[in-house]
Amino acid sequence: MLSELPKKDARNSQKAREAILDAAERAFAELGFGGASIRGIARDAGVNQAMIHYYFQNKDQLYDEVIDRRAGAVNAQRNAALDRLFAEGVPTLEKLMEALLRPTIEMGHDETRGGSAYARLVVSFSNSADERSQNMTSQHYDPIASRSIAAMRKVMPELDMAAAVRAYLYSISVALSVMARTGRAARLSQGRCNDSDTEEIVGATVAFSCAGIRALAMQAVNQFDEKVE
Amino acid sequence: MLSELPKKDARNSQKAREAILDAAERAFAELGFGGASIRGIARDAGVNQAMIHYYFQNKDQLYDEVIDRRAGAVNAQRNAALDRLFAEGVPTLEKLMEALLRPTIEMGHDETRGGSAYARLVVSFSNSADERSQNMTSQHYDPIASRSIAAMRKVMPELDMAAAVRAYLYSISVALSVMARTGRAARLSQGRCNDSDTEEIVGATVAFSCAGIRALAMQAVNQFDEKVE
DNA sequence: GGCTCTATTAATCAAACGTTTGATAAATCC
DNA sequence: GGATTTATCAAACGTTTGATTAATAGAGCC
Repeated sequence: MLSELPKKDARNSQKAREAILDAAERAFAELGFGGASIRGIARDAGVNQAMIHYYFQNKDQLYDEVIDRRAGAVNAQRNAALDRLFAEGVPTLEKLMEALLRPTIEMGHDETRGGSAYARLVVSFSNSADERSQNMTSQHYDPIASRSIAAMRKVMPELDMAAAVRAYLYSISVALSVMARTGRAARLSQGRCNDSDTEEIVGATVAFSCAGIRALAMQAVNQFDEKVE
Repeated sequence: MLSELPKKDARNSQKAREAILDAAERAFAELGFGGASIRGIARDAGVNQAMIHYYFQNKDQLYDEVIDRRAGAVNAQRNAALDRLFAEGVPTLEKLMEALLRPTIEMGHDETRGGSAYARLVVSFSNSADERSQNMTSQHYDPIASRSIAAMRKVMPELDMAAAVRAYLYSISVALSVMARTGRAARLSQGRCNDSDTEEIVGATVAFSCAGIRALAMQAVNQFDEKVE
């Protein structure tokens, strides 16, 4: 008899922590930092309100841990892919961009594990200029961004620093927008544009980005020519 | 003698309305819908708190009017540019994309009139999946999107519907991200990437998008070939 | 079986929230 | 010039917010 009720031991405490993070992720994604409420998150996670302050001291730190959890996982994948790729010489631009964009896009399409909520969260703070968002971006994403930009310049030496940074940011913004999956593509195409076929989207995003990057590289070369002629 | 104080007549009331909209735009952009407060907006606008409910019934309607004001202006520009362009035959892809992206990017770079705050607001709600954001996007931006997509297919008949929708959404996401101007480009390039030279950015964005779109078109053609062979 | 540490609870706090109210000036109308 | 409309204000409404507290229940150790 007795309890299928939640136990009070340490094993359960990890469950509670994860449940809080999951609920917070959904809330922050849908309502923003200011719009999400600790009470709502607690209710959604099925825990007492005070537990959130017990595990995470305050709302700010909760927000930070939500982002850290996912950013750590994706960036580990991207770093590993870069290691693998450059271990056997200099890759093609296509291989490089797929290595950078695939983990991002796949996380956004992982509906079962809550990745799509996080996707919308990233899009939101990575395009915001308030201090909290800027901190999140620079802390969690600037390191991999710098490494990626350096990698792009190895693959395409014609890219000067400014063009490479632009190329990276443009590509990432495309990947993030397809991550967010707002359903707008389906609406605008009357259902003909499927935004949930991951492979199709990775293919389209990589093709779009690589062509765009090559165009930026040519622009850079042409500008240089103008100056010397 | 007496008052340099604000007058209570109708001429001043328009000033108050505009001041509220400007302050609300900044607040919504920085803090999100939930994070922005009527009190803060009133303080920032220099008006009594109740005035906001007097001119705009509630927070939701204020939000809507903030977006409507700017979206109306930009989309009028884009529609006019499309009219002009197609009046003299079918334009090049470059001309078309510049017509679509320039008004957007220029508004985001108009620091003096508050356009850059609106830019961040658009990026945020256009990538969100909550009901309020979806409504804003579909009401204010779906019509011009549909017209733009149709225009792209006239210029590049190889684009099927799905590819054209993707091409449009990818291009817009790039333009929006450069609009948002978070300062990240400067940070990642140690200042070598200037994100405030409007002409340079329009040029880079158009070049990147057009190359990407042509790549998507080629993908579509190749997939068709695979099916028939 | 008592002790200690971790996990959890309900109750409570001051502050801030969006919204409404009633009063009052000034401008407009007839 | 009296009536009406528009614009503005300070104050208050009830609710919700993030955070803290003191009490307690269970697990693991000796």
